Amino acid sequence: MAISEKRTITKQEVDFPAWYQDVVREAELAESSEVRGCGIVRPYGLKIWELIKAELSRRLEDDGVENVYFPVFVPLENLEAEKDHVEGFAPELAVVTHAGGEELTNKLAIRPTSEAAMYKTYAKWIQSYKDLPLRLNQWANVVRWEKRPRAFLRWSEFLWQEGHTAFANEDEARSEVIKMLDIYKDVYDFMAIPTFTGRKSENEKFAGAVMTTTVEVMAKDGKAIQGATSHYLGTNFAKVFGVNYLGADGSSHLAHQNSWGLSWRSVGALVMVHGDDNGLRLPPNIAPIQIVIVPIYKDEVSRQQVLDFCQTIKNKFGISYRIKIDERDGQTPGFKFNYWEVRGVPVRLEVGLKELAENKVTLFRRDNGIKEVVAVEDLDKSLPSIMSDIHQSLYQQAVDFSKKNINRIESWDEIKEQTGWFEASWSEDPETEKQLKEKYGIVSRVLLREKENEAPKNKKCFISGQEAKHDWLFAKCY
RNA sequence: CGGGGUGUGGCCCAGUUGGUCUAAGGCGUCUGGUUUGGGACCAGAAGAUCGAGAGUUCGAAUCUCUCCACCCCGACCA
Repeated sequence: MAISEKRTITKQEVDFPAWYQDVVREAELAESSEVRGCGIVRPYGLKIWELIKAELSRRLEDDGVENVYFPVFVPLENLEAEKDHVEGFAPELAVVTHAGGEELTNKLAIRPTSEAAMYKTYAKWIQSYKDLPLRLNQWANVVRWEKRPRAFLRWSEFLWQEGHTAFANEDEARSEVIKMLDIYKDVYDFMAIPTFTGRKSENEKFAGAVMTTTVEVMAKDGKAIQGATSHYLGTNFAKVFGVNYLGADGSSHLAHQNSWGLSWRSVGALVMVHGDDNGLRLPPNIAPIQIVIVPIYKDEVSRQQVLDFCQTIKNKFGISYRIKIDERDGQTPGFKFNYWEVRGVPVRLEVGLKELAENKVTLFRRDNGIKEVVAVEDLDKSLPSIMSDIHQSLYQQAVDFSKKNINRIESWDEIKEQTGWFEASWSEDPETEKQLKEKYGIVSRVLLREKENEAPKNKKCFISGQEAKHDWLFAKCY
């Protein structure tokens, strides 16, 4: 039977969003729930998130950030305190109007983000300059009733971490914004995902922020995914919630605040960056199973011999790697090969009587589909280099793809020919960005950090012809 | 919120000019057997208030009305 007849995953080139949904389902990452826009994340999908989380957690802890937890409910009036903030989030708020069998006089919003939930308390905690900096993080669920949900990338409820920090002055705050941006970049590197980091435009920045920085990722259909953000809030929230402190000079000052977050959207980005027509491809760092062993046998005697051999291998390497032996009876090897390929397991060891006799294994790499026979005693040495090679090759493929899909353009007329991202010299006038969005559904994604202090290649804005300020990246986005 | 679409066993879906529908088929599940190096095969079995309610009719998955839900494409966002 032809393989295509067995295919349950739409090809990427046929319909990318359908491909994405198919992979999310077939790899058992997640499925939709009874509640509109809310997903059920299955163990395999959640484990990937937990591995990303573990890496980020470690980085935050190393940097001296402490974890905290605030309630999921926020008094609605708190949210309404900051004008830009409420305007940004009001349309997507879920509000609790009844509880305990009664209508609530003071309505409670389910947090869409926690600035408004936390900063009143920060005001209490911060009295003196000696209380600064205050650097806290929470791992939490938040709810944003988005119009257009999409698995992992934009569910109504999602898991994330949100850091909320307060500093004595602008310089300290701003330097942390960049530090967090770098940590996010590193976490994406950990997932073998290349990123584009820098600043957001006025239109695209966080509601209530002075400046938003972003980690942008390119999906395999040429759209952009906002992978994480780090905001300088200035004193906007401090003014409203009274986050001020008594300085060494004896007078009161407003604290300068930041917030920064990364969500399980990163799991969606992972799928869209590395996945292929056969399903998921996971870099070893965040693969729930790094090595799957598929035993191949004929009868009860060989079954036991082969399984014993598999167990020996697992015992030997299970300390260094997350290994699973697929012991299921009744499934053919071919079925199991496909099963684990869809799930993106980076390395598969095929072990049968042939291998047993020679003390070897057949090693298959998910990233390139190549099989080779390796002696068991060589695995010690070769596995680490194979794993890092898989990581490298996935990263490089993504880098090559990104490069190929960013064009330089000079004029409005060239926009219609663009399928991926493009770079252009821009005036940064919000009105021109609105035109671009209306006409083409394209927005500015990021002003790369290295372009911040560079003169634009073209002196004139590609939209308005006004004076251009910088070279920005533009794209359609998820 | 605009546009489009769909609701039929766990999943995919046929049927929708009313009557052989006592609802077909495939996948999956279970039992037994044969198999097992790229998605195995045979035999048998279980499993459905046809999204909900009301109506028309001798008779409704099928027609009418009302409601509900979800999905997809757009504008918004981690």
